[in-house]
Parts: sequence; structure tokens; C-alpha cells
Amino acid sequence: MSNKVVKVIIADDHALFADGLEQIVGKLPNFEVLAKVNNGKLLIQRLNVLLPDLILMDLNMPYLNGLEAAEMIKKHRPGIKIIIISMYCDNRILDILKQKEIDAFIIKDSTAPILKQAILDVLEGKQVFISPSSEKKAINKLFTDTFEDLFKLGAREIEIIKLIRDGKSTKQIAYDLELSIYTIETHRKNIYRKLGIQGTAELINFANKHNL
Amino acid sequence: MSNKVVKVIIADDHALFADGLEQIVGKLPNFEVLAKVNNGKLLIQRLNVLLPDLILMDLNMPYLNGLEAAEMIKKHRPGIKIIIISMYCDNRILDILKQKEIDAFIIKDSTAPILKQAILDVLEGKQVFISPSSEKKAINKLFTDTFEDLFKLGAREIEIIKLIRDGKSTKQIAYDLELSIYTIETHRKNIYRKLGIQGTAELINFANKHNL
DNA sequence: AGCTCAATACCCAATAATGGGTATAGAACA
DNA sequence: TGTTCTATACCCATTATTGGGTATTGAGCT
Repeated sequence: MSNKVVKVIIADDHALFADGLEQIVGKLPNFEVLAKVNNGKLLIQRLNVLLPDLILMDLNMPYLNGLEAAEMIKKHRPGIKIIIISMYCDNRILDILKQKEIDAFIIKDSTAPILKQAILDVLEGKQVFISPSSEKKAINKLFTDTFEDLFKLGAREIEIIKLIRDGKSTKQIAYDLELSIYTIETHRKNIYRKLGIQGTAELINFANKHNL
Repeated sequence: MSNKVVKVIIADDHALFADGLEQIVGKLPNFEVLAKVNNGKLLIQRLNVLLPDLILMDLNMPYLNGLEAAEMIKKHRPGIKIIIISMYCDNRILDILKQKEIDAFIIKDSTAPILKQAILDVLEGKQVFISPSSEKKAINKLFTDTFEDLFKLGAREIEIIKLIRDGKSTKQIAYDLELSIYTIETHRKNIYRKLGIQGTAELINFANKHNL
């Protein structure tokens, strides 16, 4: 990797942002921006003729969003590294990171030096997750597992928190998990007690804060 | 203007985007980026010690948004040119352009050359308005993040969404806003209908997704 | 002057969530 | 073996939310 040029494609529907990325990446030694595209479909098309080492892309793009595009790319060209750069922190990102469909997630609040370091880390095979700094601690904990220590939540409880976060009602959860509604209600009560919170809204905020 | 250095301040809470802008602007001959700030308050503070010729700023910033900041700046330092660079096209922008509170509005979908031309035009005293084409707008409606256009929520509705997101119950919100519980219930119903969602969980996810 | 729309308020019925209990089977562990 | 903990399940009562209506007021636009 040392003397080889790293070829990059940038995919972002905000052209000005893409231009900015190009400036930052293009100034790195041995980096070359092959192309910029503004939607997912175009990105896939370009991959039929261009073979980049790295793709920087936005999560929200027209025609084919970042995650869908990433999934397709990793399936057909697993060697290409993918870095998602997004406005906001989506809860599902961590799961997707773990499934190795993308190599890095970087929030747009990050700085150029952080992006540069992340690119270098990814090219070395590392996974990188850059979130808003205030939540960094909690996320690091997630990476090294686990919540059970801190919040003393059981696996089932965490599972149920996720389902509630996704908008399911107690009844739906009971049906999904093939359990009694009473059981889910008990779990909810225990979760609220353990976390010292009250109500669905606070629970969802907890889940988002800790990236469940 | 020909041999004088144009001093610029960049205000955007997305540091990576601000870095990109700095690269683009910094490469123009006789341009100097004095400072980058990530919120409106900080921008105003900086203006007590720095005297830029031009400010590039985001519409949506914490603490003091772009329009409020622009209004204050034009009132106290009318000589400073202000260019707003925003994610989406707000309908009120045109009115504000007409009131001469800002000198240019540029959508983030624009390209670096367009930005450069806009900056030069503004420095010559022109007003510039770069919006997405009407077709593009339709596409944005289908795919991405402009809830103003797409969902047509009123100010009161947005206020109530925030309170729900913060964990308040209908009763608490009614008490806080000194309104009837019935009114809050009506607002909730209207919000659900407009957003095509159902239940507190989905509402909070919407709020988080759109950074309310 | 008439129209539209946001914001307000109310009524009613059905469903969901919350909070107080109790209880039991099985796993983990000292 | 006895204890502790998780996950399971149930009962009851109260409060909250949801979804179906209708209606009025005031601001702003034509």
C-alpha cells in the first residue's frame, strides 16, 4: 500500500460538500479522486468501469441510498472500502458496521484531520466509528461490549427496548416474540425501574443515546 | 478590490463541510479565511475582534441560526457581505434576500465553481440566488430531508413534537403551554396524520431524524 | 367581503401504557 | 443445597394515547 496510489470515489448529492471532500482527500499524498457522483445508482454504474480502493459516501442520496448502495458494493466488490459520512447518527449504523457492510461511519461534524485519520485506519483494515463527541464514551463502551454491567439490563430487556424504539407496541412485541403480553409488560416495568425512567419517549431517548 | 485581500469567516456547525469550504475559498487568489465557527453566537462574538469582508454561513446552526445572525450582523456591520449556504431551500429566503439582509443564497447541491462565481458576484455588489431546479425539488421531495416542504408542519406542531420528544405527556404539555389537553390531542392527531406515522415512538424517531 | 388555514377546544369510544402486586421454572453459582 | 437472578406469566386499577368526529376564532390573502 505504501507506494501505490489510493483511488477514491466520492458519492454525495450535496455537490459542494463533495467538492470539499475532494479538496481534503486530494491533498493527501498518493490519493486520487477518480470520480464524484451525486446518487447511488450512478455510483453503481461507475463501478462497472472504475475500480476504486475507497468510496466516501453520504447516507442519504437520491435513487439509491448509502446503505443500499453499500450492501450491493460489498456483495459484488468486497475489496472496496466504504466510508459513510452522514449528517446524523442513525441507530442502525452500528449493526451495519458489525456486519462489515461498511468500514467506517463518520458524522459530518467531524474535522478534516479526523477524516484523514479515519481513511488511513480503514485502509489498514480497521473499522472506525466517529460519532458526536459527547456520546463517544458510550459508544466506545458498546464497541468493547457491554451494557449489562452499566445498566444491568438482561438480553431480553435490550431486545425489547429495541423493538419499542422501532415503534412496536406491547401487543406487537408479544406477538413477535411469541410471549404473553403480560410478560412484555413486566419487562417494560423492569426496564423503567432499572433505568430510572418513565414512559416510551424517555426509553427511546435512552436507546438512541446509547446506540442500541 | 483588485489588490486587496478578501477576509472571510465561515460559520457552519458541520465542521467537515466548513473545512471543505475553507479549502475552496482559501485557494482563490487574494482570499483569506480568518476563522471558522460552528454556531451563530460564536460568529457574533468573533465579529467584535475580526472584521471580515464576507461571511459564508449555514442556515441551521445551534444557539443562533443563520437568519437571526444575519439580521444582527447587517444591522451593526452593514458593510459585511453575507452568503447563506443551506441544505434545503426555504421559501422565506427570497423575501429575506429582497430585504437585503443577506447577499446570496446557495443550495448545498451547488458546485464549487458556482460558489466561486457567487462570491465574486456578491463582492461586486450583486445579489445571487442559486436554488435547485424545480425538477430537482420534486426529487428532493421524494427522497430526502426537507420536512418543511414535505410535511407542512406548523410552528405549534413542531413545538409540540419537541416537547413529546423530551418525554412530556399530553397533560404536561397542555400545562406548560397553558392550553387544553384536547388541543394537544388534536395537534398530536394532526401531526400523526401529516407525517403518516403512528405512536410516540415513531414520532420521536422522526424528530431525531430531522434534528428537531 | 369572502376564503383558507392554523390554532384552539370539545365529545366519545377503544386501545395502550403504567404501576402496584404475586408467582414459578430453570440457570448459575457458591 | 440453598440462594440469587432472569425470564416467564398473571391480576387489578388507573391513566394515557389514539382515532373518529365537530366547531370556533383570528390572521392573512385575494
